[in-house]
Amino acid sequence: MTALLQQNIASHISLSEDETEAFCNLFQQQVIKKKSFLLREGEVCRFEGFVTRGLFRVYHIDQNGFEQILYFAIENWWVTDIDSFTNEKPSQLYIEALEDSTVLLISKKNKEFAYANLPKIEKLFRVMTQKTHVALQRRMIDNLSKTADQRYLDFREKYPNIYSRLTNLQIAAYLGISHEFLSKIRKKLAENK
Amino acid sequence: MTALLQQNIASHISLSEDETEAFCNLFQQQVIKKKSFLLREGEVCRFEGFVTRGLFRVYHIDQNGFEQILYFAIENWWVTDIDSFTNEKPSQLYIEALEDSTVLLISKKNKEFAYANLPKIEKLFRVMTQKTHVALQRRMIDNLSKTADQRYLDFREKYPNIYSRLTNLQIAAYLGISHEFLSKIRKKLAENK
DNA sequence: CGAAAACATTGAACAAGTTCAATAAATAGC
DNA sequence: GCTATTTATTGAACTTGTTCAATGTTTTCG
Repeated sequence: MTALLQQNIASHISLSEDETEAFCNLFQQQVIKKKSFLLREGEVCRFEGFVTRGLFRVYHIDQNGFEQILYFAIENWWVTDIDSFTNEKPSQLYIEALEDSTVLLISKKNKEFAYANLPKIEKLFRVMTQKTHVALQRRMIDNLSKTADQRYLDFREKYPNIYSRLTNLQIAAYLGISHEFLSKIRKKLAENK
Repeated sequence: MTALLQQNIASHISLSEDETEAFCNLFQQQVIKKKSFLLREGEVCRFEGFVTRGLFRVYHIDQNGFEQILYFAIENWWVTDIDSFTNEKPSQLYIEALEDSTVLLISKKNKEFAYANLPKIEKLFRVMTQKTHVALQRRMIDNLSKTADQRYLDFREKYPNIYSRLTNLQIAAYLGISHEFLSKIRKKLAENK
C-alpha cells in the first residue's frame, strides 16, 4: 500500500527500513471519487496527502469567480494547502479529484509525532518544501517573461503525462489564460506544422 | 552585530541562548556597495544571507534580455539562490545591492555543521522555507488573476517600506510589466483621486 | 443507446499591455 | 554646482489576450 510512498521518500533522503515503516504507518489511505473534494475554501486543511492513484487540481476562486489552478497532483506527488495545514487556518483553496483517486493522508498530530520521534522527517519536509519552492520560483519567472504560446508548449513538454489527462479548460486555468484563447493558440500551432 | 538575526530566528522558532549564539557565530558579515553583486548568473551560490542593512534585488535575465525580479530583500529578510546553493549548481539569478548594504552570510559547510549539530536549525529552515513558499503561492495566484493596476496597488500597500525605496523601473520588473505602462497606471490612479 | 451536460472551436469587438521614440525630470559623481 | 546618466512621462501604433455569443464535438451516465 505504501510502496510508492516509500520510494518517494527514498528519492529525497535516506531512511532506515524501520524509520520508513514507522513513518508510513502514520498515513491513512483514502479513496476519492472523481469530482469530489479533499478540501474546500473555508475549511481548515487537516491533512498532508500523497497521491498513489488519480489526479487532483488545487485551485483558488477569485473575487470575479474565476478559477486559478495553483498545481496539479498525480501519482507520486504530494498535495495539501500548506498554509492552512500548518497554521490551522481556513483555506482559500479547493482540492478536487479530477479522476477517481487514492491518497495517503497524514494528520497534523501524526506529522508532529513524526517530527518529534523521527528526526530525519524534519529534513525530509525541509528538502521537499525547498524543491517545491524552486519549481514555483521557476514558474513565477516563466509567467512573468513568457508568452502564453510558450507557456503552453513548456507545460506540454515538461508534464506530458499530466497534460494528456487534462481538458483544455484545466490547462487554460493553470496557464492563466481564457480557454478560448488557448483554443486559438492550439489552432495556430497546428497550422504551423 | 547579530542582534537583528537573533530576533529574526526567534520569530520563527524558539532556541536557547547557547544555540542561538552557536548558530549566529557561523555567519560572516559582509559590507557591499550599491550596484555591486552578491551573485551573478553562472556562478554557484556559496551563501545564504541575512540582510541587516540596505536593499537587494534578486532577478533573472530572460532570452530577450528582459529582467524579471523574483523578490527584493531589505533589513530582516533572507537572500540566496536556494537552488544553486543547495545543489551547488550554476545560478540563473543575479543578486544586486540597490543600496549600500550589509549582509550576514553563512557558507554551505557551516550550514551543514548547523544541521548536524543544532537539530532545531533543520526546523528553522523548514519553517522559513514554508513561509516563503506560501507567500510565493499567494503571489502566483495574484499574478494569474489580478490586473497590473491591482498588483501595483497591492504591492504598494503590502510593502510600503520597500516600495518607497524603489524606482518605477524596479517595481515594473517585479510586477512583470513595462515601466511605461506602470507610468500610465500611476497617471490614471493620480487622476482618479 | 440516447439525452443531457460538459468541452472545444471560431469570429468579431474590445481591453490590457507593449514598443518605440521623443522629451522632461531627477540623481549621481566629480 | 554642472554635466552625464539614469529615471519618468507621454503619445501613437501595435500585439496579446478577453469577452460574448453561436455552433459543433465529445463525454457521461441513467
